[in-house]
Amino acid sequence: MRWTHTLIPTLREAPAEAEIVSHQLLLRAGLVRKLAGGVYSFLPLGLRALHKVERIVREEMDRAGAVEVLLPALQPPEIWQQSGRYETARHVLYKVYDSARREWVLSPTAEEVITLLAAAEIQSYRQLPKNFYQISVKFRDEIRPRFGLMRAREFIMKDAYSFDVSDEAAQESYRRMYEAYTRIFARCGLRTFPVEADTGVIGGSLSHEFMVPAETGENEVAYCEGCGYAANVEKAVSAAPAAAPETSGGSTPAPEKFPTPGVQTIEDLTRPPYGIPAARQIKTLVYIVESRPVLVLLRGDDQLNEAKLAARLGTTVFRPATPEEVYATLGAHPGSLGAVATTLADRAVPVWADERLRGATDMTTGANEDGYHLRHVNVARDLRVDQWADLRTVRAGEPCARCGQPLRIRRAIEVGHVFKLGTKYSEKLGATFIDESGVRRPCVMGCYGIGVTRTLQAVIEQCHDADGIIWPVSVAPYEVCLTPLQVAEDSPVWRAAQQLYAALVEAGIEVILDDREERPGVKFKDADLVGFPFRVNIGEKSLARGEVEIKRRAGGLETVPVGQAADRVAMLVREARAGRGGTTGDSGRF
RNA sequence: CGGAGCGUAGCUCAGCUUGGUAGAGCACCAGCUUUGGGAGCUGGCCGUCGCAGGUUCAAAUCCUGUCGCUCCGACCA
Repeated sequence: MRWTHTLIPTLREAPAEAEIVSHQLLLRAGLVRKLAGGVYSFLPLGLRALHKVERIVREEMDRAGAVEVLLPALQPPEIWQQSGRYETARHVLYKVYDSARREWVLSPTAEEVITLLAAAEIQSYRQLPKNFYQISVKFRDEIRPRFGLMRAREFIMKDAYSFDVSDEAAQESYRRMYEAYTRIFARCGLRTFPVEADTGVIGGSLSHEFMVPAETGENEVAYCEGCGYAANVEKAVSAAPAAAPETSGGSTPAPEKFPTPGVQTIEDLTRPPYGIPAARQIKTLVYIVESRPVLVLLRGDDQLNEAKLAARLGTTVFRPATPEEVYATLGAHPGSLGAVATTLADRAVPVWADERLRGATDMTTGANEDGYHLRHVNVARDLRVDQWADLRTVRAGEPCARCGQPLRIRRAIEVGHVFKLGTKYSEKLGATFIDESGVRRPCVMGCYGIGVTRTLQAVIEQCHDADGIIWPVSVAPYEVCLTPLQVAEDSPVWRAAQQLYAALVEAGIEVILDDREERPGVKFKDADLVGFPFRVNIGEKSLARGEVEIKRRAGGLETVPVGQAADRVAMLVREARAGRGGTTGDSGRF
């Protein structure tokens, strides 16, 4: 390809709209252009890199035994109602209307379609297992599109769905996908780490996310360097001490009401004249769960983890109560709330409490009377708790639940997610089969996603320097950039470049020839910005010595005789292709 | 959905406070010079100042509304 033939609109300066480096480089290198917030056009180079990622995904999915299909993006809302997700996923569903005013849903994912397909086409255990995948455009009405391709309204996802006869068989399908994902990201030149994950609105029993460590990531991962434990903080647990230590010595006196005028927060009570440490307070939250109030109790210095709460409640349809709703529920306003049995009286509100409160004594909590709190509260004796659960968010430094070493927390980008779904969808949508003994049973499912466009940007986020992108060979838009410093038809430099170009194309190398009439500095800067793994400089001076330069974007320069240049470059490219993709990934642990 | 900031040339931005009819750098076009890390000189092109309404003799500038973009938040009572 000649540079002037394609379109590579590089930018010297980063557009103001781009905050993070990978987003800036996507735009500066001329890979994508924004049409609207969270909606992007792929330009020729961006599309080539995207196709490379897709090809790796296809090869590994095929190798793992999945078969490719293509499912509709335009879906009838009825199937979403059938699965129950028309409601639970309503905030991400784009809805469109045809000329007959009929509603359609733009697919954010395809469990419904594929499960209905399996329901229609799979009848016998003899047809199982099956694993279907597709690579297609997905639509999500994101609350807040961000960071270019990272969180977009329209994006490309690889989604796969496995159907098995039993839980054990489904476990094997899950394992195969897990391994395929590990290979896919490694081949893309990414260092990724599988971490335990929450299953969210998708549902299911077991789940891992594949994370790329990055300060700009939207997820937090808790991990242990001692034993290798790693989990999304939405899911992570620790061995934090279960109860605050006793401060009053022996047995605690009965709860005592005391005035706390103006106190609104945990922090207010930690200050004089009260001086009550947050760890000795009980935080009382009121949530509206499917239109009914629920109390959630935590230690004052702990944070509620809504993902854990959702998992325990079995629904994502909940929100914090408004101050008016709080008053209607407890007869007091936020700041004076509590769950001491005597102050709840006959109020029929379920109380959930975090495990860390179990057995705590001499605690302070609101009295359900504005401007008053209770001290000397003994959790086991005084509180009315209906459900105990792990509801808190772990914090860095807490001991690992497995080995006791301190947990660390790092931000990361989620590029892949695997779920063991069980029979949630197959039961609702009728994906059943007849087993060996003639019994009809629901298929046991798994689903597996890779954000293909996000993966591409994650590669840039991880592989760049001050000059631009440093593409791993496996996903580079072109493997080699030929940079002749003269392009006059009759110049020896141009003739040598053309010969080298022809020889490399003949050798099956993906090469772009910078045939622009630009000064050397401009060509070098652009090639570095776009990030081609290899650049061959052909200049008058070195050519006069019969030599050209081969420069690696990742670092390294060698001079070779012009006659050997094609063979040498082809060899270097093949070596790089055979490697893991350009960066050396350490494996296994976060 | 709440909060904040920003919309002026393809890109980065100035001008707005104090109203007087639009600028710089880069990019682009032409010419000359230059030619190994984003060249120099000369000339040129490019704008309904996001949109709509209002105030005014006069609006990029002041007011109102609206749309868009970006960031923060949308657990911590």
